[in-house]
Amino acid sequence: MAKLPFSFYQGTDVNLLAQQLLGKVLYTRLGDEITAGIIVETEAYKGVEDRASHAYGGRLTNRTQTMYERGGISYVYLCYGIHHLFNVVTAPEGVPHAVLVRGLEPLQGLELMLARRKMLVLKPNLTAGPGALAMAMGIDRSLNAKDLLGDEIWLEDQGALLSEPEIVSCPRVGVDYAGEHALLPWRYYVKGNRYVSKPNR
DNA sequence: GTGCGGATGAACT
DNA sequence: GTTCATCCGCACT
Repeated sequence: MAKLPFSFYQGTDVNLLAQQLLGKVLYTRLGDEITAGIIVETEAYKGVEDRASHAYGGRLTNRTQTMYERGGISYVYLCYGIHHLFNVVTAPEGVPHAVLVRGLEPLQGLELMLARRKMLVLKPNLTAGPGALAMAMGIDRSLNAKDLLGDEIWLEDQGALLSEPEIVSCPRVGVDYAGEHALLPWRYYVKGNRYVSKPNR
């Protein structure tokens, strides 16, 4: 096991963190059920100054509280009343930066993922897209604010798992309401990977 | 207490 | 391309 160290999550350059998370491995262990996937798509949300962020303008509520805690924990919330979205909280306590994980390449526990998604055969949409991958990994709000160095949900560096991990950046998805901030190229993904949601943007 | 809308995905035409 | 499922969080009264 080579879990990402506490220090990895303390940087304040959330865009750099978002790129560095590509190729890392996300694990969940729920009871005896272990699943894992390689991160291939992320988006950076830059705290108080980012209109697309829940913490824009310093907003502090029961939900956004998690983002203000020190880096190295999870931030999981419900979107559209249906989908759970998983984020990695970064930066020191008081700085609400987070990275949304939008795409995973399955690595371990494929049968479990298929069962959780009620799918019979492997298709890229098993884990392409933030709501889809959360369901496949068994992530819901009970995994909010968990220590990412714990044994329920964590990240590892297993070296170069992707061939030619060319990184592409482009505007973020679904944040049109954020005005000019919607145009910032703060989405990052591995070029050509099948588990990237909406590849042509 | 009430009302509105969302960092989506799937199933349609 | 369009529609809809489905419900919590947030702002406001």
